[in-house]
Amino acid sequence: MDFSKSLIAASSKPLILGILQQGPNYGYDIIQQIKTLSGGQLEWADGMLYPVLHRLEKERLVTSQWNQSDNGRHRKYYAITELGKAAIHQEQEHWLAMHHVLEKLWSLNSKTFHG
Amino acid sequence: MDFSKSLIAASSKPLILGILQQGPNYGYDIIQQIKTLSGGQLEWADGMLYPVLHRLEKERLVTSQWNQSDNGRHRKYYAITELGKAAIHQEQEHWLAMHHVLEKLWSLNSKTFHG
DNA sequence: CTATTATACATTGATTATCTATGTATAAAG
DNA sequence: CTTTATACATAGATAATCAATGTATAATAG
Repeated sequence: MDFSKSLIAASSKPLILGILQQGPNYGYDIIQQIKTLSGGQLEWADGMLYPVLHRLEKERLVTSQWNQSDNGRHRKYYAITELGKAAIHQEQEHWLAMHHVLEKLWSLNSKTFHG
Repeated sequence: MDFSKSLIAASSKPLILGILQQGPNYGYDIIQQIKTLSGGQLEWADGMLYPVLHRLEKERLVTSQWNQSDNGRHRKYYAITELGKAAIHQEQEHWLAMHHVLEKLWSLNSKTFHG
Protein backbone atom coordinates (compact mmCIF):
# COMPACT_ATOMS: atom_id res chain seq x y z
CA MET A 1 0.00 0.00 0.00
CA ASP A 2 1.24 3.40 -0.94
CA PHE A 3 -0.66 5.81 1.25
CA SER A 4 -1.02 9.39 0.10
CA LYS A 5 0.83 12.14 1.90
CA SER A 6 -2.40 13.73 2.99
CA LEU A 7 -3.70 10.54 4.56
CA ILE A 8 -0.40 10.07 6.38
CA ALA A 9 -0.65 13.67 7.55
CA ALA A 10 -4.21 13.28 8.77
CA SER A 11 -3.41 10.12 10.69
CA SER A 12 -0.06 11.07 12.21
CA LYS A 13 -1.45 12.98 15.18
CA PRO A 14 -4.09 10.48 16.37
CA LEU A 15 -1.69 7.63 15.62
CA ILE A 16 1.23 8.92 17.67
CA LEU A 17 -0.89 10.26 20.51
CA GLY A 18 -2.73 6.95 20.60
CA ILE A 19 0.50 5.01 20.92
CA LEU A 20 1.74 7.30 23.68
CA GLN A 21 -1.54 6.83 25.52
CA GLN A 22 -0.35 3.28 26.19
CA GLY A 23 2.67 4.68 28.03
CA PRO A 24 5.79 6.81 27.48
CA ASN A 25 7.84 5.74 24.52
CA TYR A 26 10.76 6.81 22.33
CA GLY A 27 11.01 7.52 18.63
CA TYR A 28 12.59 4.38 17.34
CA ASP A 29 10.13 2.13 19.10
CA ILE A 30 7.15 4.25 18.02
CA ILE A 31 8.14 3.55 14.42
CA GLN A 32 8.23 -0.18 15.14
CA GLN A 33 4.83 -0.03 16.82
CA ILE A 34 3.29 1.77 13.86
CA LYS A 35 4.61 -0.97 11.60
CA THR A 36 3.34 -3.76 13.85
CA LEU A 37 -0.02 -2.12 14.43
CA SER A 38 -0.64 -1.76 10.70
CA GLY A 39 0.47 -5.27 9.87
CA GLY A 40 3.47 -3.90 7.99
CA GLN A 41 1.40 -1.54 5.86
CA LEU A 42 2.75 1.63 7.45
CA GLU A 43 6.50 2.11 7.52
CA TRP A 44 7.47 5.48 8.93
CA ALA A 45 10.92 6.85 8.26
CA ASP A 46 12.64 8.49 11.21
CA GLY A 47 12.86 11.75 9.32
CA MET A 48 9.08 11.75 9.22
CA LEU A 49 8.50 10.98 12.88
CA TYR A 50 10.80 13.38 14.72
CA PRO A 51 9.41 16.60 13.22
CA VAL A 52 5.92 15.43 14.18
CA LEU A 53 7.04 14.65 17.74
CA HIS A 54 8.66 18.10 17.99
CA ARG A 55 5.48 19.70 16.75
CA LEU A 56 3.37 17.81 19.28
CA GLU A 57 5.76 18.90 22.01
CA LYS A 58 5.51 22.52 20.88
CA GLU A 59 1.73 22.19 21.08
CA ARG A 60 2.16 20.86 24.65
CA LEU A 61 0.41 17.60 23.78
CA VAL A 62 3.49 15.60 24.77
CA THR A 63 6.55 16.13 26.95
CA SER A 64 10.01 14.66 26.43
CA GLN A 65 12.71 13.44 28.76
CA TRP A 66 16.15 11.97 28.12
CA ASN A 67 16.73 8.61 29.77
CA GLN A 68 19.46 6.01 29.88
CA SER A 69 18.11 2.62 28.96
CA ASP A 70 19.28 -0.78 30.24
CA ASN A 71 21.75 -1.22 27.40
CA GLY A 72 23.43 2.16 27.92
CA ARG A 73 21.80 3.91 24.99
CA HIS A 74 20.33 7.33 25.61
CA ARG A 75 16.76 7.66 24.49
CA LYS A 76 14.31 10.51 24.45
CA TYR A 77 11.06 9.32 25.99
CA TYR A 78 7.86 11.07 25.01
CA ALA A 79 4.84 11.09 27.32
CA ILE A 80 1.33 12.32 26.65
CA THR A 81 0.04 15.30 28.65
CA GLU A 82 -3.47 15.96 29.91
CA LEU A 83 -3.87 18.37 27.01
CA GLY A 84 -2.73 15.57 24.73
CA LYS A 85 -5.36 13.22 26.09
CA ALA A 86 -8.03 15.81 25.38
CA ALA A 87 -6.61 16.19 21.87
CA ILE A 88 -6.93 12.44 21.28
CA HIS A 89 -10.60 12.64 22.08
CA GLN A 90 -11.11 15.50 19.66
CA GLU A 91 -9.04 13.84 16.93
CA GLN A 92 -11.13 10.71 17.33
CA GLU A 93 -14.38 12.68 17.03
CA HIS A 94 -13.20 14.45 13.90
CA TRP A 95 -11.94 11.28 12.29
CA LEU A 96 -15.17 9.42 13.00
CA ALA A 97 -17.30 12.31 11.75
CA MET A 98 -15.39 12.33 8.48
CA HIS A 99 -15.53 8.56 8.29
CA HIS A 100 -19.31 8.65 8.58
CA VAL A 101 -19.62 11.23 5.82
CA LEU A 102 -17.55 9.03 3.51
CA GLU A 103 -19.45 5.90 4.51
CA LYS A 104 -22.71 7.67 3.73
CA LEU A 105 -21.41 8.68 0.32
CA TRP A 106 -20.10 5.22 -0.43
CA SER A 107 -23.40 3.61 0.53
CA LEU A 108 -25.26 6.04 -1.74
CA ASN A 109 -23.01 5.09 -4.61
CA SER A 110 -23.25 1.35 -4.04
CA LYS A 111 -27.05 1.74 -4.13
CA THR A 112 -26.69 3.46 -7.49
CA PHE A 113 -24.87 0.41 -8.84
CA HIS A 114 -26.80 -2.44 -7.28
CA GLY A 115 -30.31 -1.06 -6.80
CA MET B 1 -16.65 21.12 14.33
CA ASP B 2 -13.40 22.65 13.23
CA PHE B 3 -11.72 20.00 11.15
CA SER B 4 -7.96 20.11 10.78
CA LYS B 5 -6.42 21.07 7.46
CA SER B 6 -4.83 17.67 7.12
CA LEU B 7 -8.14 15.86 7.58
CA ILE B 8 -9.78 18.13 5.02
CA ALA B 9 -6.88 17.41 2.67
CA ALA B 10 -7.11 13.66 3.15
CA SER B 11 -10.85 13.60 2.54
CA SER B 12 -11.09 16.03 -0.37
CA LYS B 13 -10.24 13.53 -3.09
CA PRO B 14 -12.53 10.67 -2.05
CA LEU B 15 -15.25 13.18 -1.19
CA ILE B 16 -15.30 14.98 -4.53
CA LEU B 17 -14.79 11.86 -6.62
CA GLY B 18 -17.55 10.17 -4.64
CA ILE B 19 -19.97 13.00 -5.34
CA LEU B 20 -19.11 12.97 -9.04
CA GLN B 21 -19.70 9.23 -9.14
CA GLN B 22 -23.38 10.05 -8.69
CA GLY B 23 -23.28 12.02 -11.93
CA PRO B 24 -21.66 15.07 -13.55
CA ASN B 25 -21.85 18.18 -11.42
CA TYR B 26 -20.54 21.75 -11.16
CA GLY B 27 -18.54 23.50 -8.47
CA TYR B 28 -21.19 25.50 -6.71
CA ASP B 29 -23.49 22.52 -6.31
CA ILE B 30 -20.68 20.24 -5.16
CA ILE B 31 -20.12 22.64 -2.26
CA GLN B 32 -23.82 22.46 -1.35
CA GLN B 33 -23.75 18.66 -1.52
CA ILE B 34 -20.76 18.47 0.79
CA LYS B 35 -22.63 20.64 3.28
CA THR B 36 -25.81 18.55 3.02
CA LEU B 37 -23.98 15.24 3.15
CA SER B 38 -22.15 16.21 6.34
CA GLY B 39 -25.23 17.61 8.04
CA GLY B 40 -23.75 21.10 7.91
CA GLN B 41 -20.47 20.07 9.49
CA LEU B 42 -18.38 20.63 6.37
CA GLU B 43 -18.60 24.02 4.69
CA TRP B 44 -16.21 24.29 1.78
CA ALA B 45 -15.26 27.69 0.45
CA ASP B 46 -15.13 28.02 -3.33
CA GLY B 47 -11.48 29.01 -3.15
CA MET B 48 -10.86 25.57 -1.64
CA LEU B 49 -12.82 23.55 -4.16
CA TYR B 50 -11.69 24.86 -7.53
CA PRO B 51 -7.97 24.21 -7.09
CA VAL B 52 -8.84 20.64 -6.08
CA LEU B 53 -11.05 20.18 -9.14
CA HIS B 54 -8.28 21.53 -11.36
CA ARG B 55 -5.83 19.14 -9.78
CA LEU B 56 -8.15 16.19 -10.32
CA GLU B 57 -8.57 17.22 -13.93
CA LYS B 58 -4.82 17.44 -14.36
CA GLU B 59 -4.55 13.92 -12.96
CA ARG B 60 -7.18 12.85 -15.54
CA LEU B 61 -9.54 11.64 -12.83
CA VAL B 62 -12.25 14.04 -14.02
CA THR B 63 -13.08 15.91 -17.20
CA SER B 64 -14.78 19.27 -17.48
CA GLN B 65 -17.22 20.78 -19.95
CA TRP B 66 -18.92 24.18 -20.14
CA ASN B 67 -22.67 24.03 -20.34
CA GLN B 68 -25.56 26.44 -20.43
CA SER B 69 -28.07 25.63 -17.74
CA ASP B 70 -31.85 26.14 -17.86
CA ASN B 71 -31.59 29.60 -16.31
CA GLY B 72 -28.98 30.86 -18.76
CA ARG B 73 -26.02 30.65 -16.41
CA HIS B 74 -22.88 29.04 -17.77
CA ARG B 75 -21.56 26.27 -15.59
CA LYS B 76 -18.54 24.04 -15.79
CA TYR B 77 -19.67 20.47 -15.32
CA TYR B 78 -17.18 17.95 -14.03
CA ALA B 79 -17.53 14.24 -14.78
CA ILE B 80 -15.58 11.33 -13.40
CA THR B 81 -13.41 9.30 -15.79
CA GLU B 82 -12.70 5.57 -15.77
CA LEU B 83 -9.36 6.39 -14.20
CA GLY B 84 -11.22 8.39 -11.59
CA LYS B 85 -13.47 5.45 -10.76
CA ALA B 86 -10.41 3.30 -10.22
CA ALA B 87 -8.98 6.03 -8.01
CA ILE B 88 -12.12 6.02 -5.87
CA HIS B 89 -11.65 2.35 -5.23
CA GLN B 90 -8.06 2.86 -4.18
CA GLU B 91 -8.88 5.89 -2.02
CA GLN B 92 -11.54 3.85 -0.30
CA GLU B 93 -9.13 1.00 0.39
CA HIS B 94 -6.52 3.33 1.82
CA TRP B 95 -9.00 5.17 3.98
CA LEU B 96 -10.46 1.93 5.37
CA ALA B 97 -7.00 0.47 6.02
CA MET B 98 -6.06 3.56 8.02
CA HIS B 99 -9.40 3.53 9.77
CA HIS B 100 -8.83 -0.04 10.90
CA VAL B 101 -5.38 0.80 12.26
CA LEU B 102 -6.85 3.64 14.31
CA GLU B 103 -9.77 1.51 15.47
CA LYS B 104 -7.35 -1.16 16.61
CA LEU B 105 -5.33 1.41 18.53
CA TRP B 106 -8.42 2.92 20.11
CA SER B 107 -9.70 -0.48 21.18
CA LEU B 108 -6.34 -1.27 22.76
CA ASN B 109 -6.46 1.97 24.71
CA SER B 110 -10.03 1.50 25.87
CA LYS B 111 -9.02 -1.94 27.17
CA THR B 112 -6.22 -0.28 29.13
CA PHE B 113 -8.78 1.92 30.87
CA HIS B 114 -11.62 -0.52 31.45
CA GLY B 115 -9.91 -3.91 31.77
C1' DC C 1 -33.53 52.04 -12.22
C1' DT C 2 -30.50 50.86 -8.57
C1' DA C 3 -28.67 48.07 -4.80
C1' DT C 4 -28.10 43.86 -2.84
C1' DT C 5 -27.83 39.01 -2.64
C1' DA C 6 -27.08 34.51 -4.65
C1' DT C 7 -24.88 32.14 -8.09
C1' DA C 8 -20.54 30.78 -10.54
C1' DC C 9 -15.56 30.31 -11.69
C1' DA C 10 -10.73 31.62 -10.96
C1' DT C 11 -6.06 33.00 -9.06
C1' DT C 12 -2.58 34.87 -5.77
C1' DG C 13 0.10 34.49 -1.76
C1' DA C 14 0.83 33.33 3.02
C1' DT C 15 1.30 29.60 5.63
C1' DT C 16 2.04 25.01 6.74
C1' DA C 17 3.15 20.27 6.06
C1' DT C 18 5.40 16.08 4.38
C1' DC C 19 9.42 13.50 3.50
C1' DT C 20 13.88 12.63 1.15
C1' DA C 21 18.48 13.22 1.98
C1' DT C 22 21.92 13.91 5.00
C1' DG C 23 24.41 14.28 9.37
C1' DT C 24 25.95 12.68 14.07
C1' DA C 25 26.68 9.02 17.39
C1' DT C 26 26.77 4.39 19.93
C1' DA C 27 26.36 -0.80 20.42
C1' DA C 28 26.51 -5.26 18.64
C1' DA C 29 27.76 -8.71 15.45
C1' DG C 30 30.63 -10.86 12.18
C1' DC D 1 37.41 -3.25 11.35
C1' DT D 2 33.41 -3.26 8.77
C1' DT D 3 28.64 -3.61 8.65
C1' DT D 4 24.17 -3.42 10.62
C1' DA D 5 20.86 -1.91 13.97
C1' DT D 6 19.76 1.50 17.06
C1' DA D 7 18.79 6.48 18.11
C1' DC D 8 17.98 11.49 17.37
C1' DA D 9 18.09 15.66 14.46
C1' DT D 10 17.74 19.17 10.63
C1' DA D 11 17.74 21.21 5.84
C1' DG D 12 15.44 21.86 1.73
C1' DA D 13 12.50 20.51 -2.06
C1' DT D 14 7.98 19.94 -2.90
C1' DA D 15 3.18 20.32 -2.39
C1' DA D 16 -1.16 21.55 -0.23
C1' DT D 17 -4.72 24.33 2.12
C1' DC D 18 -7.36 28.40 2.35
C1' DA D 19 -8.26 33.30 3.05
C1' DA D 20 -8.49 37.15 0.26
C1' DT D 21 -9.51 39.07 -3.88
C1' DG D 22 -11.24 39.56 -8.62
C1' DT D 23 -14.64 38.98 -12.49
C1' DA D 24 -19.28 38.27 -14.08
C1' DT D 25 -24.43 37.24 -14.38
C1' DA D 26 -29.31 36.51 -12.58
C1' DA D 27 -32.75 37.45 -9.40
C1' DT D 28 -34.86 40.06 -5.92
C1' DA D 29 -36.15 44.17 -3.31
C1' DG D 30 -36.90 48.89 -2.88
